[in-house]
Amino acid sequence: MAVFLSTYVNKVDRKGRVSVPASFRAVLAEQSAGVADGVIVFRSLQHPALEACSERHMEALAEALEKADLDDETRDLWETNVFAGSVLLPIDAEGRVILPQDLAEFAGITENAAFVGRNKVFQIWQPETFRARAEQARTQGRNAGLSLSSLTAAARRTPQP
Amino acid sequence: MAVFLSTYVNKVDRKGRVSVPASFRAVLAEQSAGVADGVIVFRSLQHPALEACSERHMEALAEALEKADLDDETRDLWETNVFAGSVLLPIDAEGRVILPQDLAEFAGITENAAFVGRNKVFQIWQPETFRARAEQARTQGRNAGLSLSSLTAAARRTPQP
DNA sequence: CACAAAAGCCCATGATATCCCATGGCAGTC
DNA sequence: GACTGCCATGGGATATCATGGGCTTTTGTG
Repeated sequence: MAVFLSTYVNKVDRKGRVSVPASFRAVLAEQSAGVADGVIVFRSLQHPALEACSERHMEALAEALEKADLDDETRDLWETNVFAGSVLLPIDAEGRVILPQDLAEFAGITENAAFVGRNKVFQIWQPETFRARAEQARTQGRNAGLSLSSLTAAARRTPQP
Repeated sequence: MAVFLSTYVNKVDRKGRVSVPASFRAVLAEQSAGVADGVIVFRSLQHPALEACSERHMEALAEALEKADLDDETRDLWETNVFAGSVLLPIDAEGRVILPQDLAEFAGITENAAFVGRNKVFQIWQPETFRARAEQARTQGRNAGLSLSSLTAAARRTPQP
């Protein structure tokens, strides 16, 4: 299993701890030489939600940023958004993380948190906010005529290097 | 953990001391044979803020400057701004530094200081000034359609030698 | 040479995160 | 249907970290 899949809603305890779903931890571990000791979390640019990925994924991002041909201002924006805005949350022995207050507030998370698999990354939402968003996404997807066959067709049109 | 990540706001006490975030000290230590005994600080060329890095990184920067293909004026600018304007601040046993008055004034730092991770270096800002900058960076990033995929795509377009 | 200010050093403290162990539910198994 | 694990959840003990204050040493200055 190499991608983050499904949605899980877990409780935030009074200390601010939340369990990262076991299957997500497995994916993180796979990308980090066996043990999932930490996860990178940052604010989504599009939604009132948090994005999360493995350290390795972040390293790849950092590398891409160094190599990318960007003007100074754009690079500065990236570095501010990516590095300054991210946190590395350690995962404890029970598989939990503590969401920093400012990030939890940004996503409106208090009692519960929804972990949403999104392929290479996952998101953390306030469950009710996510439910609304998911419903909207379904409608939009149907209207746009999304289907699995259209996706695989699109993939065939743009072969990978 | 090999990079400076996240943003931390710490207090400046009446003696002018500020704690360097523990995770930043860890990165500095990693680059300096175990112990973080000092940090290089100089004025940012783009912002009303301070740039900081390890001694080792500054040495690498100096080397890069020698090799770089720059005209005399640019080189001169670099040398006056960065090297002449740099200080090596000792880190005390509790992990704090004292910001020299002129540098603190340059960044407008009085009560609090924001330590901003930026991959290989970090910045020190007056927290409110940084908050404004971060917000601007978010907005511009969103408008410019900054996304993880667009970044990795940009990196692919400029392969390294 | 004396004195004041600044810088460095040591220790104290409260808040917070980290570690460790316990419990209960749910699923699959024998 | 009892048993066995995994997994989410909870709570208490301990370590870490940011912060603050006092005291000594250095520095710079009259």
